[in-house]
Amino acid sequence: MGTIAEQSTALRMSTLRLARRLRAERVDPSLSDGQFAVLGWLHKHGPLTLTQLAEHERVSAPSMNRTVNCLEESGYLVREADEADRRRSNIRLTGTGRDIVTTTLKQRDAWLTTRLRDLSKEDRATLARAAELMGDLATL
Amino acid sequence: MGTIAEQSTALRMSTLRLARRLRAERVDPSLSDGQFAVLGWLHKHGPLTLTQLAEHERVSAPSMNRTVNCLEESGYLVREADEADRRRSNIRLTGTGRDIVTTTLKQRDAWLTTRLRDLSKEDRATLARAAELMGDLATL
DNA sequence: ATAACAAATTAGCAATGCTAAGTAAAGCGG
DNA sequence: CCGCTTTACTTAGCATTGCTAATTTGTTAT
Repeated sequence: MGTIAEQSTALRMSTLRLARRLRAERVDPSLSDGQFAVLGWLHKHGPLTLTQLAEHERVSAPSMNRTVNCLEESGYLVREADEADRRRSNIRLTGTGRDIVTTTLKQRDAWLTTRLRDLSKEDRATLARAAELMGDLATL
Repeated sequence: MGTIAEQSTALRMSTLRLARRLRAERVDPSLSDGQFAVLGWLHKHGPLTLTQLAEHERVSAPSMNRTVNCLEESGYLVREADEADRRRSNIRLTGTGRDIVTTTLKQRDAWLTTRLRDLSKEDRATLARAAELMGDLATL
């Protein structure tokens, strides 16, 4: 099974490769991964400021600004001036934005789902447990 | 344990999150992720052609060409004309290239290694097996 | 009132993915 | 042997997405 260091390297490389594969497999070609992540987060947590979004996605404010601009032009979200602090704007999903999130979520993992179906029950269980462990690792 | 679709979503999110985390945790600033992956693969599998490298890393030939150019300029690898087929060149690590792989491998996953050390033997085994499965998924 | 700070934005750079098109070599049917 | 197709690699140029630096505008503290 190898040393812990070897396991690390193997896990790291597999994770990065699979991540690339998943990114390549996205359904809606008009919406990048980062863009969809923003819509999904807004859908789950309601209106947020630019800085809050940037912090959660671990990108710089200018990067997030560009992403939000793009999504605003596409009509998926709007900026609303914050009454309490007029430097800020609260970014909120439009109806169209909510729609795209709910419909995309269903199709999003179609590719991966068909792969998992081809695996044995045991292998699926391994991956399911690994997903939990990896989630924990990422939060640390 | 959930449906297969739920497992897909969970695995997908964990993979992408962990990938982001791993990328953020990179030690060596002089060598990008993609560049190091190429060196590591060559170290493990010996000389390969450009097309073979591109296929394994799932990038286009021109992308891999640029990466290889960069690594060649840095002196980490060389192109050797293939005697049997002179369209090809066999790409092989130099001594410096081998050195950077072996020394970097130790530090590269330091973050992940310390996390894995905190896990139980069973959880580590799960992740090790998952790494194999994920590698296979990515190649499909 | 004014200095310091904070949020959002704009401008511009770097890395890294791609496709399209070009070159050189190999393989093949006549 | 000749010309056509395919293959391997390369070059050129574009799109995306990350960044830092600097600007604008608004808030807060002295």
